[in-house]
Formats: sequence, structure tokens, C-alpha cells
Amino acid sequence: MKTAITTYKDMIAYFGEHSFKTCGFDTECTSLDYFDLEMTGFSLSNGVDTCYVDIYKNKDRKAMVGLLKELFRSHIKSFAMHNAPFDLKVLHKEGITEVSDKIFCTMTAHHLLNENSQHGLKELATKYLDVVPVTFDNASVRGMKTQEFYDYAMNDALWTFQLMKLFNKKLYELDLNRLFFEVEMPFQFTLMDMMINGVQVNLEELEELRIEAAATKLKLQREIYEMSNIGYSLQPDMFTGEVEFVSKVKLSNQTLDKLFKKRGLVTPYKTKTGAPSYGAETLVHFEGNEFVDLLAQFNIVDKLLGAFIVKLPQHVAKDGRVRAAYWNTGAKTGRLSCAEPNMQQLPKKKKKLTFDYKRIFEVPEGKVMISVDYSGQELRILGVVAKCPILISAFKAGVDLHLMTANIVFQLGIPEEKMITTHPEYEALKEKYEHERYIGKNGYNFPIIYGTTSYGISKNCGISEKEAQVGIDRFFSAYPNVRTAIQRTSDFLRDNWHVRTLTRRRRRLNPDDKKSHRQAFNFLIQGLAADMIRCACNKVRKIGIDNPHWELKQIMIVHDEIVFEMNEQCTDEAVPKIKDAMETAMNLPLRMPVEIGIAKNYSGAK
DNA sequence: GGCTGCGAGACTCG
DNA sequence: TCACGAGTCTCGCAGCC
Repeated sequence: MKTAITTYKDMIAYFGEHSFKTCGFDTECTSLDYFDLEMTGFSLSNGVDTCYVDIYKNKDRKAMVGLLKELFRSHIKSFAMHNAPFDLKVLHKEGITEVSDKIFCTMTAHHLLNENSQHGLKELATKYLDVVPVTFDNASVRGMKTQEFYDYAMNDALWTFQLMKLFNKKLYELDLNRLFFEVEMPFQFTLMDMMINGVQVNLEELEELRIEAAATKLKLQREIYEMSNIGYSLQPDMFTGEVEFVSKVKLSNQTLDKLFKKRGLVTPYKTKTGAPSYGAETLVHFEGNEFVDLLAQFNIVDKLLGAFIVKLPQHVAKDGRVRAAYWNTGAKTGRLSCAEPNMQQLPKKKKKLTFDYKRIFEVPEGKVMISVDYSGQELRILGVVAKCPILISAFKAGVDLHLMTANIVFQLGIPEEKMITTHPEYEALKEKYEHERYIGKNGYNFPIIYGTTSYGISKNCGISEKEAQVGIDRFFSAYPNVRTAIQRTSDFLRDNWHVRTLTRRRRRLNPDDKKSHRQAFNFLIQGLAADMIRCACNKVRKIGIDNPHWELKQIMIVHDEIVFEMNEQCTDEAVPKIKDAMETAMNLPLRMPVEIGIAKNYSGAK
């Protein structure tokens, strides 16, 4: 039975007669952004009865929201949502913060069950419930008061309820229930927090950075064009008066092809379509050439300015904070994805250029920013996943793993105790074998996690394929359990067409696809790392709630890093507890050490 | 001639 | 054939008016 409710009186009568102790829930609202967001209505369904309560421009709006708050406080014991962080965020904006922690996000459930397909409610309803959804243009539904719209809104709650029933059963069948209920569902509240909190942006510093970057871009552009005898002119922008660079010739691939060939620089790299490539690889290849170096610097500044500096203001809300969208279901491995803006790709400070983009993300007066990131997280997980005693004991002893791998691959003959980072000779050795350590790290340790080949290593490190193969053989001889683990994963994939992390997260892959074996092994590491950060967030969130005087806010997650904002008076008390919670977030045979940075802005905290 | 949508390629991060 | 996981920008092409 479907009922549309438009008055407070009817609402009281309806909820007096109908029970929604366990229900599907969905909200309609005016905006996706927390700052401008206002709930216009909500729907509830218990599978038999479904209702929509229209509160948009309703004279009793306040009382109706109050009644909903009361329902959540004393009646609704558990509820399902499709994309829980969003609905929780809407409730939070309406002051409804006291909700059951027994939630069920059908979107995340589906991601665990079927990581390879789409997770939209309409798609899932079509696929699993055999219905034909009506689609509305999101902008046009706002404030619509028609039966057609009420039906549309009610279906969302009903379908969410029905999908919960289906998915719940399946989660138990596939042994994903613990991951779902103990890790994923508590984590929905962290995602809600982050999307409410956002990060404060210093718009004045951003403007300074824009002016600095624009001037550098113009300077580099002029040098490149003059060097290449290409005509250009400078003219003031009609509105701002700022100098604009104008030329008929753009630095397209075709132009670059001519300019490189004119200098006798023939690139060995090609694009997928077979055309000569003038990307980063080529620029590194010809490093030292004046023209190429200018071009490399130009590309960095151009990207920074175009993709980050000038785009950021459109994401900053009126309160000066940017609230990105984090997607729990964005990556097949279980990692989070982030968009609008993507806080996980903020440019780092570059060696050759002075721009420091991260400094514009800051905290208000009286607060500090704390960045906590796992050190060598994936390598440590490799040790755990491969059950490799050599790696595990090296980590426990505090050995520099990159130097240790270099020691093996290049047969440097360094005694193990001298590779412990606290050993008096360690720093000198690290400096002496800087190049070998670099290859150990970027040529072996990380690429092995990705499943690379001798070809990949030779290309990456500028050594021959033969040398690379010798290195790989030495690597696997030194860490035999890693080789066994890779083989075991591959065999398991071939037999079962899927693999699972230690947290039981599943990834299905076609073993006939050659790439799938690399993806499978990498998933064991990347997927576990993703669940570790969830466990860490859940643990720290609890501690923060127990210590309200810390005013602890989670404001960013960047794969192996959590960024907090908190009361600067409380860091001495809070930091050791946060550190301990994160290092022991999961019960593993190895503690996962973290590195902590505290400052007033993101650049300083990194 | 100009607009729009789309995919490729290049870049950003862990 | 050759290194895992993402998002976003610009460019060039196809299709259309």
C-alpha cells in the first residue's frame, strides 16, 4: 500500500498506525552539496506499506522534521539506504543525528557481492526486482507535488528494502557478512563525517599561487616559442586586464613532432595508436636538453594551473570549505575513489619548481591539521600475505626494506644489522647506495606487488632486460615465500575464478585473461590495505566520540593516509591514542607503524 | 562554420 | 605482451544543424 503524506496531521495519524522498525529509507533534497542542502521529502517502506512525506515549502515543515527525528530516536531500529553516507548526511543537515547504527547500505552490499558491475538503484531494481523504473530529471523533481513524483520517490524506499532482503541473504552465503556489518557499515558514518566536514581552503593564498603560476607559465611559454621561432603576441584579457599569450600554433603532438625532429631528437616512445609520443617518458629520455627541460616545466605548471588551481574555487562552498565526494564503491579492489574535486590526486611539491599547492588546505584558528599515514603499508602487507618470515622479521627489526632488496639484487654484501634504520652506519650506507636503493624500491619492491616483468623493470630503471631478470631471480630466491604466494594465488584464481583478501573481500577475474593473475595478487594487497584504512577510521571515530573535547574531525582519506582537524590544545593527549588505534587497526602478525605530521596546513602536515 | 559528445592520451595521486 | 588502482583535463574526430 502506497501513501503520500502532505500534512503534519496526516503524518501523525499515519505513523500512529504503521510500523517502520525495519525499513527502507530514501530522501529527496535540493542540492548534493552539504552547505546548500535541504531535505524536500523522504520515503519509508517496510515491504508492505510505503509512504512518502512531502515537506517541501510545507508550513509545518519544522514539526514534520521533528516527528521524523522522534521516529529515528525511538522507533526505527534498523534501516536500509542506497548510498548510506548521502542519506545520513541529509539527516545530519536536518539535525537528525541520533540514528540507529544498524544500517544496511544496498550500494555497498552490491559492491561486495558484484564488484564488476554498476551499483545504481535503478539498475539494480531492473536487474534483481524485475521492475521498469521511471526516470526523472533530477533538477525537475525539486518541489514537484504530483502523484507521479510521489510514486517515483516511494519506489526508491521500497526497492531499497527489497534489495536489502536479497543482498543480506547473499552476503551470508558468500561469507561477506562480517566484512559488511563489522567494517563497511560502521565506515559509512566516517564517509558521512568527511563529506560534512570538508577541508578549509585559503582562497587568498590560492589566488597568490594562481598569479605566481600564471606568470611562470607565461615566461616558459615565451621562451619555448622564441626558441622555436613560432610567432605569438601578448594581449590583455578583456575583463581582468591580465596578460594573455596568443599564438596560432598550439603545442599539439604534431607541433612537438616537428620541433623535436628539427633538433634531431627522435623519441623511442609511441602512443597506443603508433604515433610518436611526447609525454613524460620522452621528456625524461631527453632530460638535459634545454628545450625539453623547458617543455617539461611548462607541462607541470600548465597542468597545475588548468586542472587544480583554476578549478578549485568552483568546489569551495560559501563557508570556505571544499567537500569532495568519496565513493565507497568506486574501485573494484575496495579502495575509495574521490571526485569533485579528487582529493587523492592533489599535486605534491615538485623538485624543480617552487609551487606548493597543498599549503592552501588549512585549518581554522585554534585547530591543527594532523596527517597520519602508514609507512610501507603495502610492503608490510606483502610480508603478511606471503607469510614471509624474512620480510616479517626484517620489518620487526626495523630494517630499511628498500636497501635490503638492493642488497640482495646487487649483492652489496651489507650485513643485516647495518640496514636497521637506527644503526649508526645506516645513514651513510643509505647515501652511498642511493641509486641501488632507488632501484630496489621502484624497480623491485613496488613492481613485484604489481606483478611486473623483466621488461617492465628494464624500462622503468634504465637497465637491460637481462640484468632485470637476474635481479628478479635474486629477489625471489631471497624471498621464496613471495614467489610461492604469487603462484598459489594464480592457481586459486584458475580453479575458482575469484580470489579473496584476508578480510574475505572478493574479486572475480577471468583466469584466461593474462592480466588477471597480476590483478589477483595485487588485489590481495591493495584490497587488504583498503580495509585496513576502514578499520582504522572506525576505531579512531569511536575514540573521537569518547573525547569530544578533542573536537576531532576526519577530513580526508588518501589511500594509506587519514587527515584530521582537531583542537590544538589536545594534540599531546590525542596523538598517541590515534597512533595506537591505527597501528593496531587490524589483528595482524605485524604492527603497522604510522608516520605523523602536525601543522596548520596540509603541506606542513605531510 | 560552429556546436556537442565521446574516446584517446597525458597528467595527477597512492 | 610487457605495472596495480583511481579522476580529470585537453585535443581531435564524428556527427549534426
